[in-house]
Amino acid sequence: MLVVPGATILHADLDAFYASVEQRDDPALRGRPVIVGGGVVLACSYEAKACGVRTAMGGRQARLLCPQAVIVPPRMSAYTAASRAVFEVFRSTTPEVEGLSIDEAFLDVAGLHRIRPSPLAVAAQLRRDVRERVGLAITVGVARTKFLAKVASGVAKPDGLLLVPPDGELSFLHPLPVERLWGVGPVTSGKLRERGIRTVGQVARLGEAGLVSILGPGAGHHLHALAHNRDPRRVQTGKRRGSMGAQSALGRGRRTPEAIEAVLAGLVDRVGKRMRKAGRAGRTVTLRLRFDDFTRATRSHTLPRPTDSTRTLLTVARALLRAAGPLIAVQGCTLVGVSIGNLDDDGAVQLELPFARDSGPDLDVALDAVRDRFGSSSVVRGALVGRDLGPAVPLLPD
DNA sequence: TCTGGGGTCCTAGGACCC
DNA sequence: TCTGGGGTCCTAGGACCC
Repeated sequence: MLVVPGATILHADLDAFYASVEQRDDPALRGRPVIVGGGVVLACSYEAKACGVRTAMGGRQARLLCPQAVIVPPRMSAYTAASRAVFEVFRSTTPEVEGLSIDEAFLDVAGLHRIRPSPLAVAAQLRRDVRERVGLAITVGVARTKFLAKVASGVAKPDGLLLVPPDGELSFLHPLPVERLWGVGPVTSGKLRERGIRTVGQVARLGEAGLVSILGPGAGHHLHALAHNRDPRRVQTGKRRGSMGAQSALGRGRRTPEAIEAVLAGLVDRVGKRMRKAGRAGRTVTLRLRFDDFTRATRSHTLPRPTDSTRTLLTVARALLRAAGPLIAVQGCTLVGVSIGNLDDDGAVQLELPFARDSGPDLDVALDAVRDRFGSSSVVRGALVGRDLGPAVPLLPD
């Protein structure tokens, strides 16, 4: 008998995350339309979505569409704390967790089949656990591939659970609009719709060559694979971000070069602090600019060695800004940002792992915990330090 | 409706090396 | 004197995601 790999990948996605945290923390907001953010909509509750309010919409338009909405300023620390609590629930379900953003993750529950009835049951329990332990609604899609699990959670929102059985994948996927494909945004969807292609099934029937001629080789191959539900990517634990940045919109009025440089210095300071706190260092400094007409430009410089020093980063960022001076003089500047890329592990994360003296098994458990958290490929270096152990002893060779 | 702040991945050309 | 193909790194831009 042919063994079909089961649907064991979960995509878990919190519903209207920021707005849900606000409704959780303030009972007066429950059941009412809530908009987080003033100038633009950062997030909105489903009651606000019902009026047509959308993420990234201008605040004025949102108020016109939904005058009864309660507008609250963002509380990033509350969202970060809620996210941590939810990821704790994820990791208590399975160690195979790949975070995608502050409010969503993939979980692979293939290894749990001996101790739990089914991935669907695991997903249902996960939803109950998040509801009980964190007080938030979460939607879970279950499928055989990451891509399909993500599509499933998108279809099941809000507060839903949807499993796509391995023998029903294409019949689920093909009627959906192309915009449901992960990676199809306004530009790609526009190109497809121009040619009358509206559903995933139509994309699949187009054939690879046809798709490549419309979208180019990269996007064409990618989309062709997705439309046929080919997605071999595994759930990857311990991924670390590749860049860290900060940016700030300056509004419409013209700024002097000195004023822009002052904003930039604040941004670099912010990023530098975050890098040092996270124990990361990077080599590529990218200056990001947006002009009066909303076009953008980037300027970057790569250092020979990684650094987390604010002073070094600022020197590079300033030089990039001055080089872009003539551009800014002509086009005006409405946004300035800086991001540090080529992040590597020069500033390794340092943890203290307490365990009983002379207890090798305890140490193994502690190291397993590190690998769970930072990925099985983590290189662990360390030292034994103790009250009466004398000088530090190398734990593992490099 | 004049559009935030944080990221990822891909493409393409040029420099440089073998 | 004229010349290939492959690989890596850097820079810049663009599409997309939440």
